[in-house]
Amino acid sequence: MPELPDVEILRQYLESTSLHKTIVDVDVSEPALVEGMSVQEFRQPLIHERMTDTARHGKYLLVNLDGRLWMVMHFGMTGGLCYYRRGDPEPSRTRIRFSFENGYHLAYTSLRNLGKVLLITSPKDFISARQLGPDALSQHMDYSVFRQAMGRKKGMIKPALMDQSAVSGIGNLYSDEILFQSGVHPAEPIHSLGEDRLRKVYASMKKVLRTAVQHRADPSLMPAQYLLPVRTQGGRCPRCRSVLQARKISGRSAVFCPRCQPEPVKTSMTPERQPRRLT
DNA sequence: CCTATAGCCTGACGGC
DNA sequence: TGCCGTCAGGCTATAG
Repeated sequence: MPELPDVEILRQYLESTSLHKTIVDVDVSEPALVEGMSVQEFRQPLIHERMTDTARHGKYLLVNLDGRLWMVMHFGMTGGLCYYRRGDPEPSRTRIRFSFENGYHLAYTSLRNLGKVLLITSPKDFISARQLGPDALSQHMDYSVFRQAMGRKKGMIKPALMDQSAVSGIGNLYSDEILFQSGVHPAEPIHSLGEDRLRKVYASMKKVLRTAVQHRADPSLMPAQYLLPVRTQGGRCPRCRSVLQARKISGRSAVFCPRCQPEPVKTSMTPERQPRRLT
């Protein structure tokens, strides 16, 4: 679930449920989720504080606590949030529970425990220490920044889009959707794309991510002509009805339309004939 | 330097 | 039904 659009929805959710309420308790039932500090060191600074603001960078949700303290949440493959009233049944797979003075809880849930939570004092320092590239939807990520980020990479376009140090926020599902909307095969080498198709990928990236956020990152609400709702075994291309193809590309399952996203032709070019590197 | 692979963790699913 | 392998939308450490 949690790629950029999903995390943005989680951010909005936390923002609309949990701000400005004093935290009276923090219960961690899965200590491995807390990064770089003990459970006590994580809990203690949060108690009696209030969440006052939120931000997001790529797949990271940042929560400001009154002063200079920030809590970072990462959701791994299976994380989520659930705000619920005390006494109501606890959401399944609740790993961390924030209790507010108003009698409500915010649960950080995770099936596979692949996420992380931690405390930091500077989002800026955190982002640079983690070597995260600009957020895919940020103003700063304009075409020239995108082209530069992609130009520095070698290999195929799909893993490049998913490289958080190049562009932050795109995962397996949305990389497939972006490439489908671009008509570009996921295994296409970046340096054979050329300017116009790279521009197309960039435009699709912005469009797909914005559209996904507008539709609450819910595949079933996505517009027709989107891959996400039919991205299953035996699914058919929403555009040409071809049977979708699945293949492992650099370790991840890629799904694409063999007709709308034609396989790049492998040519054995001499170095001099290769397209000039994008810079 | 780069890219590709294995591993982390838990659960769901399909085949035998 | 039960067991096993495979796979799953994350990242990281290590090997090549």
